[in-house]
Amino acid sequence: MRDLPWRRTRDPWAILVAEVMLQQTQVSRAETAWTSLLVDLPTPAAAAAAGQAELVRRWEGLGYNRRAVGLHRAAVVIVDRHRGAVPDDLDELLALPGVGPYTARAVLAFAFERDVAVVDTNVARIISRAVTGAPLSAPVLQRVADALVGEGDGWRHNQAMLDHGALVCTARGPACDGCALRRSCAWRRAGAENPDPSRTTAGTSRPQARFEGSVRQARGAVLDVLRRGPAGPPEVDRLRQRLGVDRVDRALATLVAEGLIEWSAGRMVLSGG
DNA sequence: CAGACGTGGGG
DNA sequence: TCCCCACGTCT
Repeated sequence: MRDLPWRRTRDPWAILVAEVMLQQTQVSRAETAWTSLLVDLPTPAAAAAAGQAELVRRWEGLGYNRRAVGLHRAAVVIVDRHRGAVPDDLDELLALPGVGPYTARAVLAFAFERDVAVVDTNVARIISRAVTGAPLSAPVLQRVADALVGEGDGWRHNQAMLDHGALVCTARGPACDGCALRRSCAWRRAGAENPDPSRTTAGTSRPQARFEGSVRQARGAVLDVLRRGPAGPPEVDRLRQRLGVDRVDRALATLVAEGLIEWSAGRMVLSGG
């Protein structure tokens, strides 16, 4: 099993932060930010009090900055409605902003050692290949995955599944030769020349629009500037020259709409600072 | 529900 | 240089 820092704790807040960071972000880029955030903001109360802008600043290098907004809002809800303690109930976790089926179950399994299946794209791939050999819908996938968790074994089982998907049963070029499931794998028994069932299974990643020239790129550039301080008209003009007026203005509009940034005394700033 | 949402690494 | 890849949640 990989030695990852968040695997050495059972602290629910530390695990919630790790799992939100790991949404759409590889392990290598999350480690430093996770360690540093928990040193300074070791509880939901500390994160709530620090303000949203502080969370967004700490999100540098992780991408999908809305997650920082969600995490701050989640911290506020945890303080206001759960006495500062991350809830250990599936529905309460799902009610937190930015927490979906994957993250909620990851907190249950890794912080509270509950026997639920954590289903991310890696696990979806393993199950559709090795267990059913056929594509699955999200609800069926979750049921099949839950049935594989042995009693009292949720923590270990889920960590093993995540590692196996990330390191062995990979999307392309799976390492079937050294795989522990090779004898029973449904896909392999059917003959690996058969279409890969994980390709059309719910929850596996899909291609996305080109990044170069996108609004997303401009959003990232805007936040890069604002993390370093407020941006007056000269800084905004510089961005417009570099990335195009239309694109920057759309980026600003969507960032304002999502509550990441705002105008304050004629300058753009991170919201909640 | 298809599309939006960032970043860094590798070929 | 560029293009492709990985990675969940929300609307």
